[in-house]
Amino acid sequence: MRDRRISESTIHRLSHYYRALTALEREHFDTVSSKELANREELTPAQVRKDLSFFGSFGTRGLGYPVKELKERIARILGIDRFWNVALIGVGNIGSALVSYKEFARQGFNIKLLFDNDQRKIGSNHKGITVLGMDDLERQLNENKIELVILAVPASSAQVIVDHVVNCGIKAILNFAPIKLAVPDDVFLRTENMSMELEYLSFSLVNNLPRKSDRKKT
Amino acid sequence: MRDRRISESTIHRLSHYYRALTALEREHFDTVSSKELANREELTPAQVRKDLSFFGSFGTRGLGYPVKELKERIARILGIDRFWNVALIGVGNIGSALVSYKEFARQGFNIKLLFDNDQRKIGSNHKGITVLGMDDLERQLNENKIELVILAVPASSAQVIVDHVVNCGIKAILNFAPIKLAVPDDVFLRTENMSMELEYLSFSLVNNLPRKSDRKKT
DNA sequence: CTATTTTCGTGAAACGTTTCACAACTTGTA
DNA sequence: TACAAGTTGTGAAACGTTTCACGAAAATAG
Ligand SMILES: NC(=O)c1ccc[n+]([C@@H]2O[C@H](COP(=O)([O-])OP(=O)(O)OC[C@H]3O[C@@H](n4cnc5c(N)ncnc54)[C@H](O)[C@@H]3O)[C@@H](O)[C@H]2O)c1
Ligand SMILES: NC(=O)c1ccc[n+]([C@@H]2O[C@H](COP(=O)([O-])OP(=O)(O)OC[C@H]3O[C@@H](n4cnc5c(N)ncnc54)[C@H](O)[C@@H]3O)[C@@H](O)[C@H]2O)c1
Repeated sequence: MRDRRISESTIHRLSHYYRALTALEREHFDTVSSKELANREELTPAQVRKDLSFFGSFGTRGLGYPVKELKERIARILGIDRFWNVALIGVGNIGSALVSYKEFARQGFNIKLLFDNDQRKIGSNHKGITVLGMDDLERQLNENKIELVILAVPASSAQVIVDHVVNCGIKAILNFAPIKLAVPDDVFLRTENMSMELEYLSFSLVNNLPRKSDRKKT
Repeated sequence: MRDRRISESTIHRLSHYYRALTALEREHFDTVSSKELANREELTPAQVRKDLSFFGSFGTRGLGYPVKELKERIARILGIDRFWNVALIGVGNIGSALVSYKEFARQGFNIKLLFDNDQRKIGSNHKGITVLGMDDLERQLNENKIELVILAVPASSAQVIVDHVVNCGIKAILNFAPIKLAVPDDVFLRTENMSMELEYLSFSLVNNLPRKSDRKKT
């Protein structure tokens, strides 16, 4: 690990490599070349090698990368070689969908607590988890060692709740409200904005934006 | 409109400007400077000006940009100055959440048709829309002039369905299955991958990745 | 009317990311 | 052992995006 400051795109590609390696492992490959890995996720071999080289030297010249080992290394780099305790705030449409999504747990993201401020929802059960009220937030987050919070509340309440959550010491938040949220510099915030993706598609359609269709040489 | 080839980041920022301009309009601002617009979405004034300059010259020196007019211009650029007929395939956890989300309709994305292959779901009603079976797909997409399809089916079925949808002439797809999908070059595909965002947060936590905290000079 | 202030629009510079290209090393073959 | 084929790791080049810096234009004050 020579350099600090890894780009966002590199991290996202690590997720892609991880996914491809999971498939390769299932298919009983022992090793994989940067070329094969690249093809599976529509990237270039050079990019694969450059990305991985930021974190060390995992491959063997003439042979490629060891699938199992590289997968484990990437899991460690991404921090998904362990469990994360997650709380979800806002058990509405999208919140309920997220709780029911088993893939998160399989990836190590364990939704352990649910919160809402709607009296009709507090006390109700979702996938075996009881919805808690907001007044219990700080104690529950601490007692359950929650490290990551998913926010699925209306945009109008999002900032107030983020402030509260940050105050409880949470350092990572995944937000679904389509609004700019302010957080201190030591808190990591990602916002998932689906409307923006629809708008991107809309733009593409009306502008007939040409895709980079240059197939890489095989 | 001098140049072709607008970057993905610029388009995404247009969505941000649009959101900020909507707020500014509500707050009765007539004009807005690139500085104010930048502050509202955590960007820089130079970026705002450069982005907008790709599409024309909308501002007045010494004064700023006319809020209402700029908002309309951006809507037109993004193609959200009109309605889009949307079909959603896969009325499961996330699919149901998306149908119930009123904001999409407000943005001009009208979910008009729902499809599923589960007999128990076909014929059922979601927000006033009857779930259709997959055999009806092509005729229904054509008759209802659907231009955009949202895919919320399991990853294992996603490619088959995409092929089917593409065959029906659809040119824009928003996919929620965490898998690489192949589409022809003239079809626009965006994939929403929430696990990747969680993994990004996980990476940030374990690496304590420093945020670019450099507040722009006021 | 002139000076001062504000802010846009944009070429050029700075910076960041991707791609290229090749030395270095491994494997396999004879 | 020698050689051919395959593939990594990485500086350097190419390319793309963001930031800077300033001329031009409009507004405002005196
Ligand atoms: N539904 C979707 O498909 C979708 C898509 C994209 C974005 N979003 C965004 O996700 C967020 C949630 O959307 P939704 O459709 O699930 O809305 P929803 O109204 O169904 O759910 C919101 C939930 O948050 C709870 N809540 C409200 N204020 C709260 C507070 N102060 N403290 C705790 N809980 C509170 C409500 O009781 C409700 O259960 C919104 O910001 C929305 O814009 C939703
Ligand atoms: N639920 C979430 O929060 C969440 C989060 C991220 C990603 N995703 C992804 O979204 C997709 C849907 O997830 P979900 O949780 O809603 O799953 P789900 O099983 O609840 O829903 C999938 C729906 O698709 C339908 N379906 C299956 N095969 C089909 C086919 N061949 N043709 C038509 N319909 C078919 C099923 O009947 C079901 O109604 C998955 O790819 C999942 O990985 C879901």
